[in-house]
Amino acid sequence: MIERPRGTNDFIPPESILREKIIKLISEYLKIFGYKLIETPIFEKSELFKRSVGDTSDIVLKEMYEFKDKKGRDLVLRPELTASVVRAVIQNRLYNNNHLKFYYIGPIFRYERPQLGRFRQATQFGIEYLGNPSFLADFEIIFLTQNLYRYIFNNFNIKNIEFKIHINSIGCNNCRPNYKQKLYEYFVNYEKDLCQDCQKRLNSNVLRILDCKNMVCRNISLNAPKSVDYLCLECKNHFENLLNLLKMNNINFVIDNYLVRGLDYYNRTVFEVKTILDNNTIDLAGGGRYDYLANFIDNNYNIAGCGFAGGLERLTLIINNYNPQKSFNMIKILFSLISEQKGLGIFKYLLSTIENINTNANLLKDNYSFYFSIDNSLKSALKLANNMDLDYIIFIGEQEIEKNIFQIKNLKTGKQKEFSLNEINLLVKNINDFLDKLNR
RNA sequence: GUGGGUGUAGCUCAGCGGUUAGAGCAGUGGACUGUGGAUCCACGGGUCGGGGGUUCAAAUCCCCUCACCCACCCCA
Repeated sequence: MIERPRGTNDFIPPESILREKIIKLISEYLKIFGYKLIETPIFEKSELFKRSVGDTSDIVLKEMYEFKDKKGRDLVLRPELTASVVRAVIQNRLYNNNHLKFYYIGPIFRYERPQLGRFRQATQFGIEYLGNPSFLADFEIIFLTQNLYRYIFNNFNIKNIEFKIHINSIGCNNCRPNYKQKLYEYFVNYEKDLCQDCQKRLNSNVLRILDCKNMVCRNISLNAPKSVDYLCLECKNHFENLLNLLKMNNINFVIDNYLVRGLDYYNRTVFEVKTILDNNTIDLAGGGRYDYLANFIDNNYNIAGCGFAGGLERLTLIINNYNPQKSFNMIKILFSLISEQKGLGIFKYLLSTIENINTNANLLKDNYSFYFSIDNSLKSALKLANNMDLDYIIFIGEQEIEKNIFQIKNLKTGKQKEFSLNEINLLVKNINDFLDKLNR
């Protein structure tokens, strides 16, 4: 048996149907706020992520699927999408517009050990708002993050789910060096107590020590200098204005001084959306501002930006947990011919019905699904219908043809009603009326 | 990358050195030739994840490997 590679998934019904539905909800919601779909390649040049995500980040250091193509180009399966979007904006010369809004949904790849809600191929969705340096853009992103999740949860009748937005500001090129220096001076005193990873981070990426989950490092971090205390005036105003806007809109957030994010391109605002599942904290989404990202990719450009990215698999995990619905409310109807003779005459009813379904497809979609069978006995047709968990069976057999009728039976209630075969051409078009008459 | 757990029928699992590897559910056929879900009977179905080793004898013990689950790390 050849199995799928580690950390990948086959999405089969009903999971695939749930995903399809979520994707539809995401795109329809984001379009209302002016975000438009952007699609970028699944593989990019390695350099893109080394420059943007940062070559001291775990993602670039040990999680990228890197390969050379036949001409020896260094390529990588994308580990995230923000860098690609900014690259596309530069390459397609879209940067004169100050309100570039994009959303995306697609696979990302990270070489990690699989875990609950974590895979090597994952699906990430998110939005990017480019060209607007104002705190208003940060607000819009956080507002949309929260409300997109609300919109989706509401659609699945999930109420009262606890999700928390953690937020922090990590400053800009003016104030962050000073803050990093202060952090270094603080942590260097505890160098021997820090975990091995953090001892390396002390020189490579001191901010990330704050993010360490090791209890010793955490305790040391408790008294570490906080970035919000070292912000320059511009960053401070930006952050305070943002927080005020959030408060005025009743968006619940907690200021998290240890939130720094693992990707190097962030500045000022960083945030994460967390929820609780079985006493475990799950990160649903993360994002922030990345005004330097364009410059990392091409130093001729400075394009402000901010956005968020969420994981589709983690979202379905939550939805399945709170609302484990198996069916998606499609009314399933079996059209069955009951005949041992199988003379050609009987097929004309089946064929005209199929043709009618085809011409009324627009009317029927999202509400009905049709199945067809030819059975020797009504008993076996019913057995089939029962096994397939269908809602209705419409059947025509010798007896029906003799009496010039067809039968509709509600398999959930057992109710059955006969209709004139002369009406069979109206069956599909007026399916609602027929079912109403039966169920009345 | 580190640590723990698990791989036996389509599914859930039992068996943990000793006949020809089992159960429940699912499947197929029949009782039952036009009104389903029940019951009864019968039947089919397995490289015991893969490879190697120990042994008279391995699903069972040991080693390697692959995969899955969970946690750490990190992140979506």
